[in-house]
Amino acid sequence: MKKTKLTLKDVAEQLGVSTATISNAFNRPDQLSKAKREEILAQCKKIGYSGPNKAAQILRKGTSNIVALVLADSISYMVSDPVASTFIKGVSSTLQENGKHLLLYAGDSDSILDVVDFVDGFICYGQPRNSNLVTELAVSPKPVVTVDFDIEDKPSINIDNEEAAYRVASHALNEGDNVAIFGLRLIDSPSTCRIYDSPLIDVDHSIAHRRLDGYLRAAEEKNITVSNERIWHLPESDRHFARQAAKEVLTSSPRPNVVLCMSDIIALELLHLALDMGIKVPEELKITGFDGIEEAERARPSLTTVCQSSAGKGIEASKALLNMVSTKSTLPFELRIGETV
Amino acid sequence: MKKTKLTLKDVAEQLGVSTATISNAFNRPDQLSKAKREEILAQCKKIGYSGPNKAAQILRKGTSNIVALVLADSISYMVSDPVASTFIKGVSSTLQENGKHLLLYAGDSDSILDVVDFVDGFICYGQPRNSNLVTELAVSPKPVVTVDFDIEDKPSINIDNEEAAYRVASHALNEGDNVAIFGLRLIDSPSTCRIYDSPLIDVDHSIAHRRLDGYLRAAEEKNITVSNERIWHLPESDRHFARQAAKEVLTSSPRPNVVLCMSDIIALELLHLALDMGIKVPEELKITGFDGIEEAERARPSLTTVCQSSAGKGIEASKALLNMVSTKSTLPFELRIGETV
DNA sequence: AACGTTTAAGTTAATGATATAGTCAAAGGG
DNA sequence: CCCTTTGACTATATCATTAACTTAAACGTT
Repeated sequence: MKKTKLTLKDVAEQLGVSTATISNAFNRPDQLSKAKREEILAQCKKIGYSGPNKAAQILRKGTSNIVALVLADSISYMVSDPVASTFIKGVSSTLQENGKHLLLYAGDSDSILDVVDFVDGFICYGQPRNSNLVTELAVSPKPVVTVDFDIEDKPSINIDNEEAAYRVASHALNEGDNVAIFGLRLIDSPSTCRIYDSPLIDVDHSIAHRRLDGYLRAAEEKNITVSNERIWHLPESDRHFARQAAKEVLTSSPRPNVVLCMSDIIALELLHLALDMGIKVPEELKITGFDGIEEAERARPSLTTVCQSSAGKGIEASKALLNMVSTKSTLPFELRIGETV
Repeated sequence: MKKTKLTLKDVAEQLGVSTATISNAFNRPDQLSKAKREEILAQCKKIGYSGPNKAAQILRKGTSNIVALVLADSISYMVSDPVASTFIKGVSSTLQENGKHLLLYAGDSDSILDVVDFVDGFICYGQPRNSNLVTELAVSPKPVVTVDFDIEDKPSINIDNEEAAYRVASHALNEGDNVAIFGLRLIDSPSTCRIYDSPLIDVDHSIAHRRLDGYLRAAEEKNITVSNERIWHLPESDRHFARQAAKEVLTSSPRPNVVLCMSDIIALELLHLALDMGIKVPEELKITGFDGIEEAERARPSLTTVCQSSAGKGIEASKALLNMVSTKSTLPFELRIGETV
């Protein structure tokens, strides 16, 4: 870049003008004559000065063009999960179009304090496990946009999870009445288990609970009761957790003929295990997913699920942050009828 | 965080000590008495001062704990590619362990100038399409570690691509002699095509060309000639590009009985298309991949490929950057014999 | 009490830029 | 000819902190 680091001051001295003029040449063209500006820029190029130091700009201007993406789970997990990574795509492309940089911030950190001073804002994807983070975001002096969960008074991007879950469940429950549910993060446990009487976490805000509400409303409407022994908790939308739950549910007796899954990943794992065990889908077992990932469409039989645009969420969240619109926005979803019901 | 933004100065005035003392209380415990330090910290907590402003620290200290990960392709692409995203995992977990933040930087930007002033260093994954970026990285005042390509005098993390390609090709060419190659980024074209007489790009540095060298060495050793009409160029390791190349190669005449692929993703797409067309693998067609992704192992028939640890690369690259070791390091690879040869 | 040595705390001057208020000359209007 | 306006640029304060220095007190020794 530069051998001996040049500063605005050095340049100003060399060119015999004030530092303000150099600064203006780079940032506020209207503050000096065109001729002078071009002369200055040409000279800067010649002596190898590539423009004002960004670190100093951040301090002085109070903005950095850096947006922190706070991920509910670890970065590792989010990058490989198809839904989350599609979301990240949407965010990154939108930010890039607007000249912003993307800082990935793991949700398992316990504080935003070490970045809040210099980032321009936060996009928070999913509810962080660490509630301290939520508290901090709630009072952050920098703009915050949440996705798939809410913080009071902050703009958020969501679909109507309750309604979506209700719709897909209603469809499935036309064909079966013995129901199990594969839920995500319903209770506070690091491993797969049935919820029994464990207290549900954070009932109001989490999308998982909105979906559960939707499922149960559909069941109730059809006079089907779902006991807590029939509701599984999975700590993450992960193939391995799903496999264990799938084993349990498929060997339980009486075996359910409908399983409502809160993500496509876990629905597909159940589907595969069922087929391996020789269980006919959808004849003996109906399965619904959630998300609408590509793999769900390619599967045979294809998965009945709720499609939502993860990339769209990323784009909307970014736009919301950049324009600082302060409204909650609810994106559309779509029921995709596949062959598993 | 704080209603009216408190500064070191405000706090110092309130507590009746100098700003330096407050600063020392936070950063250099040895510079003041234990009692005073604890009193100061307690007071700060009480009045809601959460520590020195990071933006000011970045300017003053010249370090930010932010590491930029420069991705050869767009962020969007890298996040969904299993090899690249595994690499990102390795990087992010290592950085996090060391208290560093991760800034994703798209390789299709044309300059690192807007971050070079404040990041602590760069990890560059794959050769950026934009050669200006490479030039800038080469003279960057901040440390740079490259992965899967080289910049003179900068530490780099690689496997021996030539040897790995040679090994997998040798294995495959024991069983077949009519060879086609699916290469990545061999020439400067945005779409899938055979290379014919197009000039190869950047022969010395790119891993694709090292691999091509290895393939050709193995062929030569067995007196098999591979004409340029039998070498496909794919602009990216992407299923759709692969599909097109696969169609071309499987309908070409005479049809090759060995296809050497520079990534598992494209090898798997070829495999699936071949099976769909009723071509027997490996009897009529042998396929080799590169990378060793999980899906390659799960496929039926399972893919013969070269395993390299993408996560390991990420970890090594991060460590190299953090310790600023300035040596090139070559990681091991492993031939995984599958059922496709 | 004079002396050298720690230790603790305060002062000052960077760090690299930008916004604001201000200077100064030329131009224009009456 | 005086007064205001405009354009082009400059001086200075500010941003929040830290490194390097300085000062002051404390302490044991002779």
